[in-house]
Amino acid sequence: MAAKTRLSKVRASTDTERAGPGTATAAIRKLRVRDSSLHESSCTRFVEAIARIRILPAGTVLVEERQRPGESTVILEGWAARYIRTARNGAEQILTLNLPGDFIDLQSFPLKVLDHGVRCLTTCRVAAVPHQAIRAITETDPHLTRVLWLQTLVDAAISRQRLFSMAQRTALEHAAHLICELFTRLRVIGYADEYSFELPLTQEQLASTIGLSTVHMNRVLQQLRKRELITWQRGTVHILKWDDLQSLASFDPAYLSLHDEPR
Amino acid sequence: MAAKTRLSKVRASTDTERAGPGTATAAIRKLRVRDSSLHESSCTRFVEAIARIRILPAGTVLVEERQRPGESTVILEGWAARYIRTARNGAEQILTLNLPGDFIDLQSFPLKVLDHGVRCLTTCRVAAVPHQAIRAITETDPHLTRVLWLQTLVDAAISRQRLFSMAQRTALEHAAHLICELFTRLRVIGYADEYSFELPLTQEQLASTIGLSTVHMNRVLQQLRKRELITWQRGTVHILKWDDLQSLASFDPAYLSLHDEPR
DNA sequence: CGATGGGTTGAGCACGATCAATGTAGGTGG
DNA sequence: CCACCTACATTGATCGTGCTCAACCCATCG
Repeated sequence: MAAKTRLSKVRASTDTERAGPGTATAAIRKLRVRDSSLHESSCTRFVEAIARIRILPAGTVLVEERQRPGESTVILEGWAARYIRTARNGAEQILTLNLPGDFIDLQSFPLKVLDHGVRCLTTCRVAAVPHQAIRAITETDPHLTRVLWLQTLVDAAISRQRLFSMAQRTALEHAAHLICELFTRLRVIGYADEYSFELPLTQEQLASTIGLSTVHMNRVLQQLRKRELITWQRGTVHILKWDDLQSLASFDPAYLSLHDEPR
Repeated sequence: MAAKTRLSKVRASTDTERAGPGTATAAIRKLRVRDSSLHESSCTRFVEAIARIRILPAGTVLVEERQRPGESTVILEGWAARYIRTARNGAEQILTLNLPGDFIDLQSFPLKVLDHGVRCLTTCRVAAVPHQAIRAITETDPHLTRVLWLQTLVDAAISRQRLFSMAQRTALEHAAHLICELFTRLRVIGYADEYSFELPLTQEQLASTIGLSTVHMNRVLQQLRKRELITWQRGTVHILKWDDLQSLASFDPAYLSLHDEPR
């Protein structure tokens, strides 16, 4: 299984390593997809801003709620999630899922204090970027700054879509939409095959993302399988009927700002 | 009623006027609240970026979905809302409410294409800021750029909170939370009295914001009144028991980033 | 082998949707 | 000044999606 391979490769690497070429591939790809006119030197500057790389086991809290981190984190490998803890039972509501290449808490640079936490959902290889370095970028590289700004806004757009899903889509449609979105985002960074991708989450985590109970999440997934829209076995999702899935979800990838454009 | 006064004052002004001192008070206040160290010259630069001011009647669409605006808009007076139109019946789901001082579609500057529309909910006095001018700011004024970036992220934080409300709070709690949030945001820009503020929306618009049916929204409001938490008469909301309302909603204003801090 | 974490199934319940009427206040024209 | 109209608020009745609780299954792993 590809997931296994990847993770073991990850584990094989040293626990702390120097940033080097290739380590931030997905992140650079994410920048370039949205603005290929971004100068090579800006990409280099971005990579050079990385202070250190760490491997973190699943479940690790990257940023605690209310914390005041002095650095932001780029996921190089693995999945993470932003969450808010609920007042009553302390359960975690997942706000957004974060994939390799995501500059997860870049937001903490302007915000200073975060209103939510970030947790690794799988083993993660992450790079730390000191706020000092980001600040320096804003002072000297307006173009890269705008692209980074853009990234945080795509994140916001994803939240808005989820908001819309919660309010207007049925559980089935919402689930279909999430799958469409994940597939599309993964494909951009080269993590999806023709019509399949690895989904290293439990149904419980998925439920928490969509805002469903675990039980109902399970039933919704059964529906998607019964309708022969997807299969999901051993951590891999296969999309059987992309068009039908997309139209069920009324998924339109425009909000992901995937078009290349001078920013 | 103060609302009436304000609106008639608005109507009395000319239809298109030059930007001048005092016209962007709320917007400047919003900048300064979060970073009082922002230099005077940056505020001036911000005001100078305003190209023209217009008065728009309630219902006007400021930005159409999928549009590619060449300028962004600051609300000087009035309420607006971001929305996404639903696929099935074409109804509008309100994503966020926007108040005086909000740089509503600043996001369209990095994003280029918006995934949602913006509509005036009341008569609005709005200022247009050409993207060209914003770009110039990013090239020459890193500090102001960071504060503008921050603004868009506060917007995102508000969406995240709404997302959380949808998933985890009951309709009653969600409504209470929205009232707490609006009160807090309005107070910052000087639009709320001790414990009251003008809410120039219909129950239907409120329902669309929270994602409820109009009927249920009405019942929820009745609950809030029956519990003697608020009153809402002739467009003015009075908060009777702030502490109780806040704890019912588990409202914590941290996500609004209202603390003053060098950014 | 039992323990554990995920996935699956069933039964009953509740929050909030929907449909349909009715109430009420402001605004307009005869 | 009243009759009417319109927009918004309110009420009642019924229905359905998704929650909760509780049990059971199954694979993996120590």
